[in-house]
Amino acid sequence: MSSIRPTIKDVALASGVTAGTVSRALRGDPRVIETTRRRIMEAAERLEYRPNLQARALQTGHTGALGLTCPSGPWILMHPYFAPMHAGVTSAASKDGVRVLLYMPAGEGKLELDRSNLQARELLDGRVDGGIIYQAQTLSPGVLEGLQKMGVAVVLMNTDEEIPGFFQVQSNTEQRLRESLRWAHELGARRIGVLGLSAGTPFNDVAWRGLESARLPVSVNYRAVEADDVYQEQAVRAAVDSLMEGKPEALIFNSEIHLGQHLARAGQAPGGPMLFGHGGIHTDSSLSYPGVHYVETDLWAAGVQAYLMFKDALQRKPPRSERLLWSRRPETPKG
Amino acid sequence: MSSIRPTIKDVALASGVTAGTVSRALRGDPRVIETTRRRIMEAAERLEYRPNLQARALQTGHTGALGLTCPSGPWILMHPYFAPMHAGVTSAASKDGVRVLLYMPAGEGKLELDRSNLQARELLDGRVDGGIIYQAQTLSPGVLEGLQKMGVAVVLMNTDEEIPGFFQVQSNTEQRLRESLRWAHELGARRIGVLGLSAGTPFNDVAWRGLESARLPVSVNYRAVEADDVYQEQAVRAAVDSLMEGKPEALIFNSEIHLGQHLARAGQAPGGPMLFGHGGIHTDSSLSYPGVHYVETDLWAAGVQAYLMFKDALQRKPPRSERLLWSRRPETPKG
DNA sequence: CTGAAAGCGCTTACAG
DNA sequence: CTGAAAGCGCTTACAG
Repeated sequence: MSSIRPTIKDVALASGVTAGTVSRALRGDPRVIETTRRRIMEAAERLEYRPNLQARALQTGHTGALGLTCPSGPWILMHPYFAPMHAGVTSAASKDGVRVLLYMPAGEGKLELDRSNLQARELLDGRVDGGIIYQAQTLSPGVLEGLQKMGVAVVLMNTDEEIPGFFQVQSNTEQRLRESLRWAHELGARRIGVLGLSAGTPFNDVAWRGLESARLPVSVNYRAVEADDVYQEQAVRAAVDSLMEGKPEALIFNSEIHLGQHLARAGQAPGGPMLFGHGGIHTDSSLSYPGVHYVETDLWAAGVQAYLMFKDALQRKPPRSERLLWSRRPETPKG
Repeated sequence: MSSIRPTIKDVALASGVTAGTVSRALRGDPRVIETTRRRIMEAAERLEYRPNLQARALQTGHTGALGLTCPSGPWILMHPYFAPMHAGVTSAASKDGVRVLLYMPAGEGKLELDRSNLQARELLDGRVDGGIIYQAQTLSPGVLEGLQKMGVAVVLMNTDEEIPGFFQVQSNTEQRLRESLRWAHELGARRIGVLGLSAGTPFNDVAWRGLESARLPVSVNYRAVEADDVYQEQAVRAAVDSLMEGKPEALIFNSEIHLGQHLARAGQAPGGPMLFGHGGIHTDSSLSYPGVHYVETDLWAAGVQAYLMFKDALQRKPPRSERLLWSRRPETPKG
């Protein structure tokens, strides 16, 4: 299906030169003389010529694009924790003229490991120079090594455990949980409920490790809600109710998604527990609840960092791993 | 820079046939006989061959990708109103094996018209079969027509005003404002404050039209915050304060972004006004404030719809325009 | 300073 | 049923 779009040949014809010269002129090769250069530019403008970047990539071997892939579905695009990361990646990439291609599975909800692995291998489709992979801990190591071997630049995003040999932006799950517990303790809480929402990653193990490492004389009641249940209103409600039965003085939760109404109910009742959540700076303050103490992370910055690592990976610099940073944001008064 | 990745030639060599046959086998052409087909498949698997989709696209003329473009910056990717639309588009596209390429400007904040126009023209770079364009009302008509003329399928997303001759998913701004006012009136409010946050689009005009069309015996105090100020905490705070001075019985706002804390302050005080916001169904209930009445829109569904229109546009069906639907979601109790 | 030619990795009539 | 060839729209040594 030949389209109406002018090609480099059309421009060549219109300006009485050959395609090679047009190419050189367009790319700013100093060898083409000013007068022909101008002639070519005018023709290109008149014809509204735009170079076909696929064809160019086929020749040059780099596409100027990176893939963003996540095994667990397009919902991640609207997730208040992840969306700012994507925005950060995309913003940083745009500044270099690099485009972002989304490799999202068609599936709606839960993680399917086989599909995840296939998904990641799509980064080999030649449309991108590499990619940033979320939830890489769910992929088999062979797949990741395979990608590297095939020459795609890969950055692992938000992994809980370190995967040696790769660029990665590591999550601060462990730190955040420890910090939340410390903060609650500082404010006087001794009976503390923790609600952990896992999205198919080994979140709960890591979270628990964080809590233990605080080594504080408090009684902790941990309730996990597993990936498959996250989307079930019932399961979340039951977990919150069960925690509340212990009459906690503080309630720590790792995600306000799917939790909002329950937390509002639990926390805003007079004499209810203090609430500790894990916000993101760039999710904007309006997305946080008044009355919640946030241990927050600059997620946009994390995205920018991932992109910078991607550039390093392209240049085959030695891989490195950096952990996200958190900070405390005191509760906003309720009334 | 030749990479390590095997090409169709390598597979051909390894299975003792020619590239053409490999191509046919891989694409499932029934003319290749079962035994050679199997031989080819095995070789492909063994070499971990993946077809180069750019090269394929160069031949076939379609890329299996669509561009998502927005003139006003990557922040839209994390915006609770738009993010679910992107997710919907991406989800629907994924089911067809169609990938989404993000064309976001590098700019941080405000809309620059010239750049917007350039931005849209990037859909001509040959990497996509067409695109979905947000905030198309900020583009010059010539640009849109140019895209069409060049054979790219275009869908306009969330325009306030109809642009004839194009596929478009129209915003329901006008309806939402009218509905909010009616709802407030039904619940007994007679003194009503309205805060309009415009993101560089002619939002305020449309919103005002919606309010007027309700034709209700209420006194409306409208305060606009313009695009440039949206990111300024000060401007928003001042606007809210100014509205509150009128002692409104209801407060209508079109976006809770940048507003959260101010609204919490205004609305949750005892005897404060009723609050009416414009939520999105798939932004998840946790993103909404307790105590707010929402006139909500299924934004994910809007994204899916945009993708379906994109398919129609590809097939050159006659363009059509559909308006988003809203529904009422009663307030969630605060305590 | 510019042209002619080869090639990037595919697909697809056209022969045989 | 498969091979040989041309071509998609570019780029880039290599000549001249």
